[in-house]
Amino acid sequence: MHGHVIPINTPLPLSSPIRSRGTAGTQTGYTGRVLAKGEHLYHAGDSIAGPYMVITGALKGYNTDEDGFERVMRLYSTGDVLGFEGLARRGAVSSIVAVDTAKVWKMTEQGPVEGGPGMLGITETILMGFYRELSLSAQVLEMNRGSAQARLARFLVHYGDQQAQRGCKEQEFLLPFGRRDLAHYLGIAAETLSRAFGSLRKKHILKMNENHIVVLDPADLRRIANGNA
Amino acid sequence: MHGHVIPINTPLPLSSPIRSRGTAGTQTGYTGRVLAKGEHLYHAGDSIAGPYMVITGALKGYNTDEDGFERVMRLYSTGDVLGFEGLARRGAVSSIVAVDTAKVWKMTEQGPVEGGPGMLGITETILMGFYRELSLSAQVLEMNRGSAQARLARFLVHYGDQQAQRGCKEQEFLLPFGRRDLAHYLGIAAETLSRAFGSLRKKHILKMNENHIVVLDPADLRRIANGNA
DNA sequence: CGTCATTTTGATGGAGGTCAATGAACGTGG
DNA sequence: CCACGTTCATTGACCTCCATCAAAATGACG
Repeated sequence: MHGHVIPINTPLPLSSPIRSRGTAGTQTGYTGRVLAKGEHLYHAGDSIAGPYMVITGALKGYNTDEDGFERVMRLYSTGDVLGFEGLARRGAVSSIVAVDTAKVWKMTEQGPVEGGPGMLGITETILMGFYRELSLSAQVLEMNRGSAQARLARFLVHYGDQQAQRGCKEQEFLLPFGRRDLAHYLGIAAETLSRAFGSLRKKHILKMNENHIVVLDPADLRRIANGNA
Repeated sequence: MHGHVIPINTPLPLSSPIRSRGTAGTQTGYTGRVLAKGEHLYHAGDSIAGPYMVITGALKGYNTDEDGFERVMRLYSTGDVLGFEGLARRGAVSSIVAVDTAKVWKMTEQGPVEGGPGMLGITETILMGFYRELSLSAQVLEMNRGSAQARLARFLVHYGDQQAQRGCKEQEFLLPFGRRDLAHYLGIAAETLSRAFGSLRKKHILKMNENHIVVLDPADLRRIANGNA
């Protein structure tokens, strides 16, 4: 339907910090895996080998409560890292499923190894990943605050920032997530999310066609994200 | 006001997994610290040395957003461990303040140390702590779901479970947290929390005096916690 | 006893959840 | 190529729940 599509979502360029580790001395390696839409990377409780990095596509992390209802905990996109729980030799915290065709790399640093009396060896990369994961959980909580509009705006701002970090356009992107998943992630109903989109569109803060989103007024978007209606 | 107080909140017995590590070979040690009510253990962004364990009392972890509003991220009680971020040599994620006179132990495993080419030494205890922290963030998110009653019920059920793990009464305890903090933690207004308490009391699911809570109908409490009004 | 903080209770309005209907996009088989 | 079913996004109408404002009640402390 669009005239011609602009390349606003690029695969991961795979630059500095990660690849540079794969040198002599450490047995770091990577194994690629492609998941079709709807395919699971692993389920909650599964024992997993180690962290994965998202190369292309998108995935969601979710948990199912006792009533069978699904709670979206995380949304992963290009460049995100997930699955650190594997290092603790315990079951995965959340289930991970591809919401779009996705390619991931397993980072096969074999997790902790014995490193002395009562000590385990672990790379600094992994440790940083843990830290990022903890910070992220704070962000996710923040998403579940304020009005529906504020939540959506906050998400879009964050997502734009991530886009920038990936070297992509900050104000224009294709959302790889469906409305239902996004709504669950934000802790609101899908219909409410739809209305929030409509409201932002009516205020000329963004325009959109399907999942192709263009932010017209970033300043206003940030203002709304901070709760100042 | 109570006739005579039952010892329902005991200090940590300091049993198996933690103390048993402090043997020859590792330089593990503990440093006690007592905080008055309102005193901070550390602030968000501070560089901290390592994890702490709560021996007695209670603390809250919170973040302040740009509007100056406070968001309660965690509530810590006897036996809980916090401050794992220190290991990554980065600033603390949240600020920690005592909501009641509290005693904590700093676990002075000196954080990561060199353990080989590109490797860092870390104890299994720490790794497990990270894992627990990640699982906890899932729980915290779950707290921000459903009706006010369901949130409160869920909190009480979880708190009772923790009490049991500490070897204390599961159905009777003294809440060390004020209403305001608890409400913020649950993502509801203090007044709504008060009403939720009142509602549970009226249904004879619990009785309470101040912060002394007795669960009369645990089964019903769990039912409500799962959203079945 | 007065002052202050905290909790409880009451009254009101609005945001958003729910149910329902419509519309758009896509695939499948005739 | 079209008819049909399916899935998903949008829009409308209704009504519940909770945030907010306000005030009274309770307790802590000097």
